[in-house]
Amino acid sequence: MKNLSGSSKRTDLSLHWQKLDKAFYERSDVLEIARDLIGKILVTRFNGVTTAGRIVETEAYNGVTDKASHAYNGRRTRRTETMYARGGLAYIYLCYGIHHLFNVVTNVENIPHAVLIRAVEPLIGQATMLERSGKPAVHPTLTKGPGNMARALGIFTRHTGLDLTGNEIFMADDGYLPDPQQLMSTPRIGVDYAGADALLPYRFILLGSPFVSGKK
DNA sequence: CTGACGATTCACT
DNA sequence: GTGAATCGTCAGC
Repeated sequence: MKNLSGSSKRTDLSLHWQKLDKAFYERSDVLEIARDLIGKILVTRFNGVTTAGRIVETEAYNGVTDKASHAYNGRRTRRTETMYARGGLAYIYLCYGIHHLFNVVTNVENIPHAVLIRAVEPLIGQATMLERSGKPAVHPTLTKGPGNMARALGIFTRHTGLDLTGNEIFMADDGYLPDPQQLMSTPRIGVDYAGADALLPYRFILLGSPFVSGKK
């Protein structure tokens, strides 16, 4: 599907994308879902204002056996309750008192798998993203890293539990396919407390994207 | 009720 | 490389 004829980028994109459905999120292999999400589009639409970006970095959290997961060992609290819902809901929590981290819940009810979306490349609504972030110009730090990304897209903890097949926050496929050579897995970021599980290759990135977090 | 701390980011040395 | 910011959550008393 060829498009991107100059300035009509926005229209072309919204005409051709297809919202990801429940079946996508309810699959049992969270690693596969995390990998498949690379190249998909994350969209927010609040009060008629749309912002969207192409996902370039994700991390899988593999349920009750994963020491890095909030649901490790079946841990079930008010905060993590959403992780135990059926796939396709947003799980958003506050990190370090400042950052709102956006995850998608996967698998069926009572299996608390999730994928953290860590970075996108801005596609739609850059001006809105700049307003929200208080930044003067588009720069990789606008949507690089989970805290920055959520801020630019206007995602807050109050959106936790939202159904991602709805119209406020959703993900979509516009036919873009990442170059398999650029799709890499690495250990996850910031989960040193997880011991051996911190070494698992559960992070997926689009190699070469300036929006992928971490050092160069 | 209390204290410790985090799936981070940024300013500063 | 180091440390501060900042607050909801959670375990423990």
